[in-house]
Amino acid sequence: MKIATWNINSIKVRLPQILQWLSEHQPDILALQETKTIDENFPKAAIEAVGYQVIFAGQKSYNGVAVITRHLPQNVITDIPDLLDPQRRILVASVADYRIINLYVPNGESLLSEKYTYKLSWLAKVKNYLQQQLKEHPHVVMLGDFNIAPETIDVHDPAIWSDGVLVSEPERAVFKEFLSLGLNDCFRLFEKSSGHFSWWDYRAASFRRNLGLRIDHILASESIAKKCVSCIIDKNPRKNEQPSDHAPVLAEFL
DNA sequence: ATGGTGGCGCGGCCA
Repeated sequence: MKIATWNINSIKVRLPQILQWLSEHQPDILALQETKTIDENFPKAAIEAVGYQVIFAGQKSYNGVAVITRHLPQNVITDIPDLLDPQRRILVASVADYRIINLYVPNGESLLSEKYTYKLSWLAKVKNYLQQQLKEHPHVVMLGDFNIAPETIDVHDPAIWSDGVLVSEPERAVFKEFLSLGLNDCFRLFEKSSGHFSWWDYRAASFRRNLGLRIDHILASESIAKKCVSCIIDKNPRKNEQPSDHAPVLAEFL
């Protein structure tokens, strides 16, 4: 079972690259974030034409999540308890034996911003939902753009990235709580060193200089983390013309 | 230190 996540920053612009990537890697599940389109305009037929099914929850211009699958997605959820949120950032579905929780976590803007308050309250509600899902489902995969770099080794320059959004202590504490509840960071099951990133700013030639952050994650509950045999960040699509600013993360489970 | 790029949609917001 191959499961992947990719913040594609517009489904419209990136569709050809997504189809190319699906063809190359043949994942069973691909979770997308920042589709940036309303459901009526989602390119469902183009994805179905290459042998996949797709579910999506979008809005005009911003946010938006989707899950592309080989198998039928069931028990689909777009809104979780106690979170009345017009922003489309969560898409949950059961696919085969797996409970898939696809997240586009708010960026937060700055520590003094209302958006940061929103980010922390949003994460608290997701944590509660995760606890409930772990009780109901034996095989949970929570993945997506977390907009959190969990550790110092997940940032290119810890001095610059010491106390802003994406690295602040409260955000990292929530990430640790996700792990404490029984999830495993699949990438760190294998790679222990620094310098591995999933996002590079479009500006200042950040990708060429590898000035990035690891903020896109695949977290798996214990029973399936044991069956994880690889987890890689595929930097190749970031080298494309008109790339997303994020790279896909791909995990394989036996 | 500031501003650098990109997407949406056509002015300004968001990342």
